[in-house]
Amino acid sequence: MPPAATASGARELPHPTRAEIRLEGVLHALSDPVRLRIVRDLAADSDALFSCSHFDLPVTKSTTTHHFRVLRESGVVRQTYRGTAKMNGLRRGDLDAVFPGLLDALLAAAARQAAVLGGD
Amino acid sequence: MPPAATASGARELPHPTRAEIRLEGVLHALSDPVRLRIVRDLAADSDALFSCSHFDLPVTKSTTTHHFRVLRESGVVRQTYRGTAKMNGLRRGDLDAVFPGLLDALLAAAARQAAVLGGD
DNA sequence: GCCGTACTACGAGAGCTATCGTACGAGCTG
DNA sequence: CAGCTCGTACGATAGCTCTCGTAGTACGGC
Repeated sequence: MPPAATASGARELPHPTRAEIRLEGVLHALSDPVRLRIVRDLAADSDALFSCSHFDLPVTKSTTTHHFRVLRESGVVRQTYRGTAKMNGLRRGDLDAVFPGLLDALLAAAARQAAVLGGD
Repeated sequence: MPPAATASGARELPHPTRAEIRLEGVLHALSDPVRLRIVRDLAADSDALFSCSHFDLPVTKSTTTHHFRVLRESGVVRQTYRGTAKMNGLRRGDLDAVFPGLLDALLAAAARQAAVLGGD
């Protein structure tokens, strides 16, 4: 019995503001291989939004939900409902504003490691 | 009764090679506030070596040992014995070689957050 | 040779995390 | 409306992590 979130037709999800984004939280979010891969996929098409099910992850749906929540609560991604699907977008603008250059450096590092390890 | 580590006069500690350094490990190491602070202090004087006891951390010696081990095993710092003291140095060259620009971006982000939050 | 200092090892507890399975709600599609 | 798909909530479990205290080891100085 949720009091007042069903009427709008678009359930709202809590996101941290720019000021609430913590470096430790971002690093922790990205220190998990599954989440790092999600972020890399999102960054490949930065303007696009992808549903959770678009990603082919080696975990179950429950675990996927968990990882997306960690990413959202750390301020890395923004999630919005679109019908039954939940669309995910990288918060590149916010991250660049709070930590200029960090996201690019992280993505470059991840790409470099993926290349060395033979990952995609 | 350690078989053969006492004779050299300088006990050796295991460190990951450049190729063994993993981005996830580095991010995980830096996602702890205590360790992030250690790295910031080390980076402030990048050429210098500091003993573990040089840092004024809000945890006990046991916990300090633990944190330095995490930093060493993730490849962020290099530890060498010098008498009874264990000297710690940032592995800036190795990190820059494996993930160019990452360390600077991380340090800049940490400095920015510390400034905003009023930390030193 | 003995003591103090610096760090480690071990044990231990509280809390978080990643993972899963099952059951459920929200919204299309027929 | 019925059913399907997408995602959530909850419970459970195993493993890790951060923290500590105590006991122990290595080294330098007296």
